[in-house]
Amino acid sequence: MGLLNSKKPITFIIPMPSPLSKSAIHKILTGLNNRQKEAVCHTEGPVLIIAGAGSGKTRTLTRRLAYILSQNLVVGDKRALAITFTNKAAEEMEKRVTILLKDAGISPNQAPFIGTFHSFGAKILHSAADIVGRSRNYSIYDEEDALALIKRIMKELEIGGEKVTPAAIRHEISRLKNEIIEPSVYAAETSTPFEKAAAAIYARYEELLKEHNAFDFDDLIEKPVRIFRSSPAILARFQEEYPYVLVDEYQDTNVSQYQLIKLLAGGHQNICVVGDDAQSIYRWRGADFRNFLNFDRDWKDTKVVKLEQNYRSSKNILKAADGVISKNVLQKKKKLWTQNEGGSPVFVVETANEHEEARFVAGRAAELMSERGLNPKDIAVFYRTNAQARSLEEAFLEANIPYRIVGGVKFYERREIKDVLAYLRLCVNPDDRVSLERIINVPPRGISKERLRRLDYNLSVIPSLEELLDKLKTLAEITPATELIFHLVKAIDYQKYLEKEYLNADDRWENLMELLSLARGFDERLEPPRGLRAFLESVHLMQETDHATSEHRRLLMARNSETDAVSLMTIHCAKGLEFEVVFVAGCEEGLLPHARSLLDAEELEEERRLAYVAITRAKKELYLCFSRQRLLFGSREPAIPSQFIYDVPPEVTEFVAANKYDDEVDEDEEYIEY
DNA sequence: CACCGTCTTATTTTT
DNA sequence: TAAGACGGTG
Ligand SMILES: Nc1ncnc2c1ncn2[C@@H]1O[C@H](COP(=O)(O)OP(=O)(O)OP(=O)(O)O)[C@@H](O)[C@H]1O
Repeated sequence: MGLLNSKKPITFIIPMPSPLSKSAIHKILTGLNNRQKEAVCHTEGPVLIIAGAGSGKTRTLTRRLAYILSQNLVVGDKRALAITFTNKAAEEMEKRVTILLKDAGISPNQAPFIGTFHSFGAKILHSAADIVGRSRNYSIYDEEDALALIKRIMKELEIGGEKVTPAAIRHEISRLKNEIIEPSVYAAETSTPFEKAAAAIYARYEELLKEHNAFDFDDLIEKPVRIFRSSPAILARFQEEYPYVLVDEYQDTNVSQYQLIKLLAGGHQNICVVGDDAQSIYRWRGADFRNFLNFDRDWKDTKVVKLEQNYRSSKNILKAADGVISKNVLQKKKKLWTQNEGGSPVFVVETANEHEEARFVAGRAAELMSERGLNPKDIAVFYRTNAQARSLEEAFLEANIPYRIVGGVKFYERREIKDVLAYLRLCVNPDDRVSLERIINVPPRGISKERLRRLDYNLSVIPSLEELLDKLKTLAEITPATELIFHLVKAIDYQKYLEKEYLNADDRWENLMELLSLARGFDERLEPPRGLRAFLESVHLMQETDHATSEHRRLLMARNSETDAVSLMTIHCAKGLEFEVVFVAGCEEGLLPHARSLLDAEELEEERRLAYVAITRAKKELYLCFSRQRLLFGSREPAIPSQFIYDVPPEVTEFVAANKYDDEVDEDEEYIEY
């Protein structure tokens, strides 16, 4: 996201210099209340917008960005910076700002950088990777790559055991990077055997990443912070380049992100953050909403703006949300009111098992569409874990209702995609041994990973591969990515490999074709070696299933708006979105407060915030569903309703017993006891 | 070194 | 359930 619009102000070209007409500014400010306007126009100095769900935080931030651009505050080769939480949100903001400016008849001097922390970090590393011992051809390791590297190190160091699993180590390393603790510092303060093991692995891991000319995901933020700290000149350059900084969803920033912002905006102090501590749901990833609540301690003379009017939801939905969130101790209480009508009651739905639940959801969705004329895209179904998607998906298929699963298995994480990408990465970055290990036997070449390691990655025993890689490297310099992929796929006879290896070879081949069409977009804009590089980087930063980088926004936007479908996603994925009707599936103990959170009070509070986020996505109608039984990794387990359901004030709920589907509702059920 | 069967163990959540 | 780890065989 945003990575490419650095070279591509295209999105924002409106052929006309911009005299600042009053009406233009008026246009940018219409549809805002006074508090919101205040936040938009207070462009200089630190601003904190703290507000509950649906109060227009994102809208305000978007307008603020448009306003800053319209004021000609960003001139020369400077740019405004807007950090969003997901690529999807960046896409949305870019779209909105473009429209706002276009309507106001303004053409900004420079396109803003709108993207996630990670894409911004990658951008910094683009010009400063050498400070941390990488070249600009660096690879970005995803979770799987990082894990592969850790496994290798554990074998090498002969570390392992009961608690010392690769996943646990990975998590620990991630935590350390998020908190900007380097290996030596960590090593000095370890006590438990696990920590000692982690310290040794961490040190080696960093060493190897560097050797491989690679960064993992956490590095994309942690390393820039290190660079900023160690090189004032580079920091100054970036401070100057980005004189205005805006951050959305600030409550979910971790230490390294917080530090990055602190450094970046530390000079000019033109920093505006928005957030809601009640919606902080990424603690497990190192986020700490105290960063957010302490904002005005870190920044002198912060202007604090509180928004209290909710424009999204009905009164009943807000009451439900308030009932749930008010039980949290660790929070800043906020007022939230709405002029919207009371609306439908919040439906609490009981079903026999997850299939019945799914059938109920699909059935009701169909009704809403046929009887009330809702579009599929106005409806969303949320769940706590990805595993729950399956039964829902089956029901939607059966009912023949268009749906789409947002998130889930990411496009670029598919095997076939990763295989090809590994080859491509090797072309750009020959030191990338994780990629080499990955493709050494794709297709089978009779050399195991172990053997490759013993050979110290010397490929002379497989001249054919060596030749192929050399050829590809040469080609990469002069031919577009698309052609390179073509050549590769042919050379290794990948289609045949897929057919041999997988039952769904056709689907996988299709995915590859999709990858090709993604690559084509880059080829069209950039000359050979750069097109491939940009393509690789963007594909690794792009985490969503069906969203792409700015290169393909137009293409995908067209596709997305055509697919009018019910959205199925995890609650985490739903953050920041809104729908007319929301179903929350699996509101059960052990699932919505997830079993793993029950032991720890703070974790439980996070689950509650998760429930709050889910509830507050709904505009008009909300269904909280629970089943009596659920299939839990293999076996059928009895389930009881989520404690959060009991926190919804009874006067706004209506109980629906849907366990005997097609039958009439059982009004006499003992709903309060469940 | 590849293949196969068996066993295990994990399932939050994502950039 | 279902993917991965492990161990034994050819
Ligand atoms: N002043 C306003 N007048 C009318 N509608 C508004 C106003 N401000 C915001 N809205 C609408 O309210 C809804 C919520 O806005 P927005 O998504 O910006 O809120 P938010 O605070 O970011 O929400 P959340 O934190 O829950 O994601 C949107 O549909 C937006 O268009």
